[in-house]
Amino acid sequence: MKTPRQEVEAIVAATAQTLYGADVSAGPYVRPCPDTRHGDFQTNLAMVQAKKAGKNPRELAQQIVDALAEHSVFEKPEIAGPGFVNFRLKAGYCAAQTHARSQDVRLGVEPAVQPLKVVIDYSGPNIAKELHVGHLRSTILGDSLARLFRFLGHNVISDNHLGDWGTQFGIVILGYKRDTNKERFEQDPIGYLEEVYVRTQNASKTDDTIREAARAELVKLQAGDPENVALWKSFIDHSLQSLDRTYSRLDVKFDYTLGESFYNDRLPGVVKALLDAGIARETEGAIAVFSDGTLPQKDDPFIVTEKGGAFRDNPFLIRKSDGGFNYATTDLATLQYRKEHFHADKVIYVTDSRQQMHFAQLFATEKRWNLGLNLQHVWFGAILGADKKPLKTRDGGTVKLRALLDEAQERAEKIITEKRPDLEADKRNDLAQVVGIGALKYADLAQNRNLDYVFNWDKLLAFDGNTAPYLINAYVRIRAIFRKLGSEAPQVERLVLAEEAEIALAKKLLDFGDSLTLAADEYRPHYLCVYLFELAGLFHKFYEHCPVLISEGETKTSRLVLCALTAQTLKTGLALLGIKTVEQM
RNA sequence: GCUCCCAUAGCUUAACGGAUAAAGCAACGGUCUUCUAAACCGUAGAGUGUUGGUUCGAUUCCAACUGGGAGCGCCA
Repeated sequence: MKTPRQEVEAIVAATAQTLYGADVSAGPYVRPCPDTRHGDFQTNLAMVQAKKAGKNPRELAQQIVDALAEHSVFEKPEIAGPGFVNFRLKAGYCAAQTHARSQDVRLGVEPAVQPLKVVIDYSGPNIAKELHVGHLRSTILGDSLARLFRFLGHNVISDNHLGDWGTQFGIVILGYKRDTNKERFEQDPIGYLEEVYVRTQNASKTDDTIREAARAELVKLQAGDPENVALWKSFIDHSLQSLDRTYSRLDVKFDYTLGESFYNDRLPGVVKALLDAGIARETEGAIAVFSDGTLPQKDDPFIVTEKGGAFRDNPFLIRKSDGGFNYATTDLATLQYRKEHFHADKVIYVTDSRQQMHFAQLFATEKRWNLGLNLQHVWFGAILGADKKPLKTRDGGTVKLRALLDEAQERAEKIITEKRPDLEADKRNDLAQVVGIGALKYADLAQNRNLDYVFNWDKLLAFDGNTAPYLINAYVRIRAIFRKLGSEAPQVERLVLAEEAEIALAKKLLDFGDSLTLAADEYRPHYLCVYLFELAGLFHKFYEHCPVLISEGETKTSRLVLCALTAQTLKTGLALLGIKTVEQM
């Protein structure tokens, strides 16, 4: 079913066609009023058309209002300010729409008319490195986008593009062979491999024989040496199990885990194809994609402009001079595979901001290669320490994701123990898991992903304001009402909305679909967070002003339905953020 | 040197070219015999880094500048 915004949009668009025909400016015409005192929705069509035609905007606004006349969706529109036309939804329409949504498991959100095959590429850890705070954003942002697109009816494939190949494995294999503490590997494979890597890497800096030995191990691995291949496979197996434990705590799942090594066989073919197509060429022994001059200099990712307007090449290397392949080659092979095997329409990469140049080059290369994919780089800011400097990867100061989750749960449990000493320890533990992990995820998802993130325990776990605990609590309060009632909301023929708080809550409930499309269109789950926070706020207002259980007749049944729909909307919205709810807290 | 990103209240942030720039935290003052006070209500607090430009209208678009961050040929 249509959201009120879509409803008003369609009506205004039709009116614009009638009044202005081909001269009409492009939509969208309708947006929510920033201040509900003015109305629910507004259009600035009159001002835009007045500008085009050189007419008085208020006169055109009057024409529009006359053409709209009476309607079942909204009251008679009003003209305000420089030429806004404001719409206020009819209470009857709101009640009917709310009622309809309360009987729909999808809460009125229609699946996409043209579902797309969307591959979402996120998390992408290295199998020889622990998951750390730097993986948090990619993992939970990607997971949320996957849930969002799936709910909107798209055919989503989530793919964890593991770092399971590359020069580092020569070092890791060498280090592993020289080390005897194999129990440590069994217990904590990734932690162990990371230690071995760092130790061996450091040793190689001062000892050329170690560097040479590591190189020899890599060559053997690449040549298919059985011992090294078996070792490498066991690294992957053990690491995957370890990763899965953390993903499971985060409630993150992948449809596929196709690491870089999966594409090894395709790499020579990719380079050959690009050479044959004249997209890539040889340079200083390597092979790279250069500018073909078709893009404006300013937008060409294959050149760098120098002072005075001169420019130099900024090639996209797809084969190193030693014959080896790199990140770019693998990414191109991956795109080719996703096109051929998944028949992907769209591929979304969720990585940090530093990779913008890489993806600009990758996307431009894909375009010249004519794979016909819609590619999106959903990038996010850095994780910073208290000193506002990026947390470094290998200096021992990195916060491991596992430790972060542990502490989130511990801190949540401490707070729960203070607030609810009456609960059993088991129950507090379960609550701490949902609330602690939820708080951690929400703190990240609720803000604009493009901004840098200052890592701060108190902020991550604050239980005040716009947080997961606040939203979960709103849900819990509603569940408490139904527990006390002893049943779920009754089936009713219609809803009666009289109080201002009831109408405001109902209107917000109808906007759920708008918040989802906005979040999906911009790849920004924080729009959904804002919506849920506002919904929870309006629910609390309703909760204060409109007693449910002690009311009677249609007022009571209507309020119960409102409560039920609010609970379902909160639960569904939180689930799309990857956050669970609880029945009590 | 070049490119990209960021700059809004004491702090963290929001604002889909539009109306008197919106929240949370912190501060101050209220509200639990009434569906869970992890809540609610209220007060105070900014004119959006600077200078110009486009526009009926700019936090939003454009240009230059200042400050911070990131990136810039064989790492991923």
